[in-house]
Amino acid sequence: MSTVVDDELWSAIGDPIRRTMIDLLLSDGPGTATSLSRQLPVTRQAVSKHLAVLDRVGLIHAEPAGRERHYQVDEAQLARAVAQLSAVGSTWDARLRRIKRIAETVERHRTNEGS
Amino acid sequence: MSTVVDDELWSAIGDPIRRTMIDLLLSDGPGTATSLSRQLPVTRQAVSKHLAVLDRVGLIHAEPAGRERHYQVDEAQLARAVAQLSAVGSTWDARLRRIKRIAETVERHRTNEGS
DNA sequence: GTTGAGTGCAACCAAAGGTTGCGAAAGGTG
DNA sequence: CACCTTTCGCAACCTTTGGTTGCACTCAAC
Repeated sequence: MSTVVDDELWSAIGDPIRRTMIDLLLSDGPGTATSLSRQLPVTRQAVSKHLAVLDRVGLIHAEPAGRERHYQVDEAQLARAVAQLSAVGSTWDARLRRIKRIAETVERHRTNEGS
Repeated sequence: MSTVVDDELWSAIGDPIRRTMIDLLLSDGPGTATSLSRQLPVTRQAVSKHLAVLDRVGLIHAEPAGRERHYQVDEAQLARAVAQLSAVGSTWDARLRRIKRIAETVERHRTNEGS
């Protein structure tokens, strides 16, 4: 059975620019498209598109303030995303461990019978 | 400071089809482009391209067998990828926790002084 | 009012994921 | 051997996505 994950959430945090944006919003607090673009290697418009994607999947939400739009991380949603990350990680981890154990078992059998 | 991760590894496992492919290779053992495409909603050629991507970043490696090419997961590399996943997850988790703690502290102050 | 910073929208470009079509190599069978 | 089937790789093409430039709009401040 394949791992059950929300593909939209995954693809949202799969992009390196978007991951950095989340990092920035977490470490520096709420920011705007312009303020984020100053710390990123892409234009404001590109940042704006990424913000739209993150907003659409609910990882961040905007708060209009005068002529600016302040974006900030939705903690509950990010927590959900982190949970999915670690879920996939631990699934693979468990399978790797199982494969290793089987390999060792086979090795043991081979050694015993090969004498 | 932004989280330090190998962007190539991330984008490799960021694709839902590629994640499923890794799942299949882990659960069913080595497979070919054709055998994988039978269990996936895309054509053999698409699977072949994904296999090339995963091969390029080292998550899997091919073993020619007659007219077939058997692909299997490189356990060490996948373990590295899993480590990076959990690293990002725990970084965000820690920041969420810190934000929550600060929020609670502020709340405590507000309540005390607001009496 | 005029000026300037911040935004949104539209057009355009390049890369990535996906498809179809075809030709080549390896295995099975008459 | 000849034939047929399976698997594969390559090339052409389409669509989506990330990125850019250019322009018009809004709101705050002078």
